Amino acid sequence: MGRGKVELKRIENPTNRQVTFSKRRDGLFKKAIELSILCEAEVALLVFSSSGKSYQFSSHDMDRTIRKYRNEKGLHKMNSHGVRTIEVWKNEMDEMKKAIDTLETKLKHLAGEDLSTLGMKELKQLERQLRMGVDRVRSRKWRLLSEHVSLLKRNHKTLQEENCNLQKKLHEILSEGDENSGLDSSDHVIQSFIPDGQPLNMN
Amino acid sequence: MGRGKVELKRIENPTNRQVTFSKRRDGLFKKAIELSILCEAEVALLVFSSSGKSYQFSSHDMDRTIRKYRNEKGLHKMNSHGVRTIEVWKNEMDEMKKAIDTLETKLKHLAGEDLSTLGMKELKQLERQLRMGVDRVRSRKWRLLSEHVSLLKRNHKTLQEENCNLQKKLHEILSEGDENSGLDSSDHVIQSFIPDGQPLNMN
DNA sequence: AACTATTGATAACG
DNA sequence: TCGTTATCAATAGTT
Repeated sequence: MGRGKVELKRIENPTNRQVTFSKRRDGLFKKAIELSILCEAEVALLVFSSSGKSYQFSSHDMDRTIRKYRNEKGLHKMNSHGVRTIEVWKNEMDEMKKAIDTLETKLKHLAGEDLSTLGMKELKQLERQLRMGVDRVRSRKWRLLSEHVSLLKRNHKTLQEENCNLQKKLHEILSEGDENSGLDSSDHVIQSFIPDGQPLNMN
Repeated sequence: MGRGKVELKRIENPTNRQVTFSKRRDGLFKKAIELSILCEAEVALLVFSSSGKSYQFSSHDMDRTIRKYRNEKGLHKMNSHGVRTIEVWKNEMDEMKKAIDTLETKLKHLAGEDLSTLGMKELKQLERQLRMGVDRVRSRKWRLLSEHVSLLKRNHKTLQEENCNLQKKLHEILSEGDENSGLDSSDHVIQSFIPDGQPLNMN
């Protein structure tokens, strides 16, 4: 629904993905609410964005609905805050450890380390990914640079104008000084206007 | 969507309500799936019809998602199981979470995403790292290729030698055959030696 | 369950 | 993030 169909796969562009997430999330919650009201259904909806933010809706009471689900699945045994909680935590920790391992491996590969387990296919893909990364970093650098240049240009223009004004004033004062000799023009402190910009280290 | 708008209130006609429930339920689940895939979100959806039937979807793992929800809500009111131990675990988990965050950020940066927080200095370093990665991956590819080539050469040499031997034998037999005519040389099965090497997919 | 006339959702763009 | 709009998708009412 929109201008052009869309494939059912992860949206690669992160900005796009985020925008789509917001819109579709809203749509989904709206639909969930409508279903619960129109058809007097009991609905619970949990959503976590990839960045970890959480959104939820429940037509009745979240815990009740979850309990209902657990009963339905017959997994009622490991519920509220019993000894089982420790097990749950352990599982979670294990999951996180695994996640860390995976991430570290990926990082190493991207750094060109531990490549011995990879085949030619993986290596090619890796190289493609790295090249893409380089391209993106470069274009970002280029953008930063452009912005800085335009900032400099703007400042330059401002300085020029200021300069003009100061010169005019100086001339006025000097011509007055011709009539009022005794005034030393070098006592005039000339303040130049310097707009501030973020410093950009180019090294 | 449909012929005529519909008020957001319980549909009175039970048949109608049931039909609408089916249709909208399907739609809702479809949307939930799409959201999870398109935006790599973690989604859990529980629906109970007014007649009590249950329907559910979770993009990852229902229990994990529910756990996540509970954490989010701050339901850590674990009873006294040795507060110290729990806090230690909690710290450990927090550290792991941080570690995961850091790793994910690094990965994103290496993929050229989320660069807006980086300054020129970091971008330069990033580019250097990526280039190094590319170089290493390339040299690994090159090594794989070289090894494969030398393997092929060795095999080739072996085959040549084998070929030589076979030819010699063939000659001997043929010259014997001149004296012992009646023997058909085509009955000799010539086995060529084929050393095995790992297949190397070059695509 | 199928069919469509309509309304609703949303992808792309500004 | 917000608004607009062209398009595609969902579905209400009907057969």
